[in-house]
Amino acid sequence: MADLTERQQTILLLITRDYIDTAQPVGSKRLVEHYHLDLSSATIRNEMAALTEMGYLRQPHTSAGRVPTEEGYRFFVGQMMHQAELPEAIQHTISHQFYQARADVDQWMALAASILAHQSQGVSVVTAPHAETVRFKHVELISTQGRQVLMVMVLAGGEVSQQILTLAEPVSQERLSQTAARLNGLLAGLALDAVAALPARSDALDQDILTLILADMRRISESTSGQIYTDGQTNLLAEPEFSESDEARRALRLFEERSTLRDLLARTAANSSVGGLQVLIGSEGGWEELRQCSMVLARYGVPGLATGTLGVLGPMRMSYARTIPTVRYVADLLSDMVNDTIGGND
Amino acid sequence: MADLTERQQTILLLITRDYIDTAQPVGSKRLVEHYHLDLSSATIRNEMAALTEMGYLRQPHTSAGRVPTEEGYRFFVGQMMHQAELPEAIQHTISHQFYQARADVDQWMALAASILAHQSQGVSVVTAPHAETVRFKHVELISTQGRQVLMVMVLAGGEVSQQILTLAEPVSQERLSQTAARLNGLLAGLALDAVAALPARSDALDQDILTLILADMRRISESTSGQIYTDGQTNLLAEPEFSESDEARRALRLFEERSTLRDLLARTAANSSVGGLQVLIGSEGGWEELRQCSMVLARYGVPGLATGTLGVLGPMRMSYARTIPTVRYVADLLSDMVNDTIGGND
DNA sequence: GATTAGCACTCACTTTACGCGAGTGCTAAA
DNA sequence: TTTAGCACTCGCGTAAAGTGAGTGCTAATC
Repeated sequence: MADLTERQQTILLLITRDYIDTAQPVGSKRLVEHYHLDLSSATIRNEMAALTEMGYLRQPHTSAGRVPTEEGYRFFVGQMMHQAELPEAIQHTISHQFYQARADVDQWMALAASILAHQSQGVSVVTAPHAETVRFKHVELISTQGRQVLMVMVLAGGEVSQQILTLAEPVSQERLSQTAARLNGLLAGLALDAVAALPARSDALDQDILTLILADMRRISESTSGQIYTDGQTNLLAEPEFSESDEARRALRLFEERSTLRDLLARTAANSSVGGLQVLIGSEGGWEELRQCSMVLARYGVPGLATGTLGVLGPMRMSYARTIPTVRYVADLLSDMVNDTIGGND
Repeated sequence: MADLTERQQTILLLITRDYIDTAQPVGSKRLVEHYHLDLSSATIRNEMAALTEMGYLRQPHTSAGRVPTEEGYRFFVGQMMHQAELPEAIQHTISHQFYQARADVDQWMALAASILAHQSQGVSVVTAPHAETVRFKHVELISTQGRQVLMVMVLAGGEVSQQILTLAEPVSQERLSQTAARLNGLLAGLALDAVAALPARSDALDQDILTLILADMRRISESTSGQIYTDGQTNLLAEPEFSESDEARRALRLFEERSTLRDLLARTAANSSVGGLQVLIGSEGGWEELRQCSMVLARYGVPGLATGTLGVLGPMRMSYARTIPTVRYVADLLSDMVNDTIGGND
């Protein structure tokens, strides 16, 4: 991968930008005319041949223009990463929407997914914040019918888990409330292993509930992420390179199957930190189904307390110039919201 | 729509079944050979001409076999409605899966959606149970950081709402708990309008929270359904009639936009009752985007307390024989679960 | 040495033509 | 009422020919 001359860089960037806009292979003539370069098409052709030789461009077929290779996109994204900033007007629109939904925690992720999908015209994915180390905060026991009890448990970091418990025998709401109060006092702020290390309770009901709480905390702890939200799946179908063939269908299938999606996010986001941004182009992610796609991913949240992943999947020729700053901006916003509301110690 | 002779009915049903299986227009010859009818193809042709005349069949073009019209499908479904029963083996598989997930309330709907999508090879949709009249059950206030409070409200029917409240000034967890306890005593079992009719509280914090509770109850009351879950979107793309053209994309877009989907479900499910089953074929639903599709919908839950909608969207030639009993079975199962866990009076 | 005009060449895409065959509707005989 | 026979229709697949955008190379020019 030899160094590129100034002119080669310009040409590569122009071709990439043009191809992203038009989805058509870019020819030498078009390049000269549209961007009024002070060169002839023949010169451009020579440079394009060089860029092709170096692996930044390729020809779909002999008599066609050039298209960026993965390497070409990578160069393009590398250039863009630093400069790209979201227009202020859009920033305002987005933050306004979040402001409106600030009260409804469950809406945050869906809203983020919606915004990302619309702005990027790709498929968005957002995971709810999830704590690396689960820490108990609060439990509530609500009698419903007979021996059935609805348990609502809140964890530090804001995760809420609802469970239906079936007790051995009916218990009054009053006793349930007392048990909940005792457990809240006992468990407040404890991490999973601290809860596990507690001695058995003398009260049978307390012990039963404690066991269930422990099991539930363990379940949550073992999951790699919070609930997953996606949006904009149909956007991918609108892209010309996917309209035919079932390439898009296979990619979407990956996103639909939550367990694989979770796996994908866990694997790729593991080595990125909050604030950082990761762009996976084509085969870079290692998923066969996504070799025609790119992903822009970011982690958000409060490290050590609760973090999540969000990002966009699009065709390899997605509008990085629009997607990258949007992902970054939304990640920052969500981080702030997580921090403001559940981030504090208490 | 004249009456059909026995023989015409048989032919119509066979053609419909064959077309559902093969996605190919059915010719007279094929019909005779595959189903060893004791008739010649010429006779069949005459009958097919009659059925076409009556509007049950149509020809995609002159030299092609016959395909059912909407009316044809409607007749087919009418015949099937009564007899169709889900094979016991499948019943067991499904109920087993639900049994495994019985504790996790938030998993029910996702599981139902997954099962429906897999069984029917269509796009499934499930709404969380939603009460027609919201009734207060329980509230919990959890201090998080500074003036931020996480409010978890449980409604009769099991709906849980999380909200972030921002108070005018910081309040201790202790005071929050006391307020919650007072409000729980005061509001237990009250419907929205009863809560609205309450006199103002003397305690300022109590009053503030009460106002917020009221607003939240109103918000929930005004929404036409609980959260919506879907699955199997890619199934639609696999269908041959959708592989080309963006017909499928437009239909999926409808499902992706939650507000329109909510609208669609509210409109179509309004006039059906729990236990009943509704099959909307083609343009019957009144949605232009779905004129090539059919929907099988059912309501589930406990009437008067909490109900939801579930169903499947598929191509018009979807496997009704498989979808209808599955939808019915899953609806019944969910109804049972809702009834068992949150259905009781308390 | 870099740039450019000129030109032959390649090859996907479109259009046109045409044969094939499945399927039909009609008629006349059984 | 059913059926054999037959002419007819028309979508579909294949082949052939034409079109044109775009290239790479060579030789002239700056």
